[in-house]
Amino acid sequence: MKYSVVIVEDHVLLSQAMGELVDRFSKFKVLYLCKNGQELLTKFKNPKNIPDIVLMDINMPIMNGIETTEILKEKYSQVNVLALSVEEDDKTILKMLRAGAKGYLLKDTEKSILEKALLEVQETGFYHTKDITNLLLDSLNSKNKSNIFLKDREIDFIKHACTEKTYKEIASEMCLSPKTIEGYRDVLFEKLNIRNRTGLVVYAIKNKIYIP
Amino acid sequence: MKYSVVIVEDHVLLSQAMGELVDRFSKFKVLYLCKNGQELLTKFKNPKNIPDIVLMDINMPIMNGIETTEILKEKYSQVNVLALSVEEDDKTILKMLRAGAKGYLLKDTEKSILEKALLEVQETGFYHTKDITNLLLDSLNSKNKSNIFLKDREIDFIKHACTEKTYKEIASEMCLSPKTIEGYRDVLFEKLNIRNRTGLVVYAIKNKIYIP
DNA sequence: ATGAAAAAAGGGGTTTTTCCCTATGCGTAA
DNA sequence: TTACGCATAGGGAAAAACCCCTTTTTTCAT
Repeated sequence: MKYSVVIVEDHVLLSQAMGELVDRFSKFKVLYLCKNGQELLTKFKNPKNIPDIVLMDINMPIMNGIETTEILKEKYSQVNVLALSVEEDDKTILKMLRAGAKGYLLKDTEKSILEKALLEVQETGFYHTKDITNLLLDSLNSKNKSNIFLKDREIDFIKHACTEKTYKEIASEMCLSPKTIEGYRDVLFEKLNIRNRTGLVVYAIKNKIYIP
Repeated sequence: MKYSVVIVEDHVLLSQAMGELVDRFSKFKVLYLCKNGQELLTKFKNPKNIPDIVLMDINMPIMNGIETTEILKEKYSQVNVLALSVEEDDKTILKMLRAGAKGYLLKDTEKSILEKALLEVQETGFYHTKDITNLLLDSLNSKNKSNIFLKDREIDFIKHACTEKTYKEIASEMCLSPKTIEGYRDVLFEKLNIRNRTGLVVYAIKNKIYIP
């Protein structure tokens, strides 16, 4: 008896290629391919379409891998999610693991490793490389730089600060006194260890608070 | 006789999966896989390693697809390059085509299309979908927004402007008078239709002049 | 070599940003 | 109740950014 696998991945060629790869593994068979999380959940309405393992990409339109994994954890917890990274940063990986992924394959994974990972996820409930384990330890252990908590109002302000508006204009759009805005700004400069608006803009874009 | 294909792609899993896919096409066989352009050029030193077609990713470390394709056009013009997009914008596609790629496969390509594309590239010298053709027409036809030509010195300045340095500091780093720097800035504000440094930073990042 | 164009630099003024310090109202935990 | 934290907001001043317009220097084609 083979374990069933569903691949959720918006890149069609990669998806089909992965499909053929997995289908050749002796212990696995591909049930079907999906282009995004929404498609997957629709499929799941028929219990016959619920596989043992979901091989999940993260960057997808409509419903991304993180959201989808969260829903699977809630509603279909018997399904094991194995995340597949194309080009992700540490924060995204951590989000994906927190969402309930049982393993995370980086872009330098060999196909033999993929087979091993699928097997381990199915039989032991998890698979993690040293890289990922180290990342997890780092994130737990240290009061990681990213212990920076930004309040909603601050994030709001940052988004405005990435436009060409003056602080006065931002104040009026946020229905606050210009002096309050200056307060937000000063607090952020302090928190983020920056000296001027340019630094703030770069920070915002780097951390995906503002997407240009 | 089968046509030989080499896959240049830093994502190992995708590379291997694509390899198996191509190997199953009746008229093609995979010679070997490469992780980047440098590896490919090293391989090419032995003439036996020169294939009919190179299936080329763009985003790669060490030597990316565009640079590599340019070199192939010069030194190994008999080799046909078929570009494979994972997540690219119009400008990158155009650069790749200008570099000499004979075709460009978008992320929504089916495997049957891949086979067709490989065949057409080999037998007619090019393969382009409607999407790409339209893109080409657009770029030729219109005095596209991106008729904005930035001089080297301006680009230099923009990179500095994305840091937290003051204009005075930038001037001293570029060995120019602060007043000259102000001149650059004013010209750019005019050219790019922006009003302040924030706009400049966002423009720079959006257009990959400055990568945060 | 010379005149036009482009690059570099300056003068001077307004607006915005940045910085530091203080003050008020409001909820809530000791 | 008191006291503390927190969001909001203000005053004042120096620095930087922005804007317009002129001058000098360099470059380059004819």
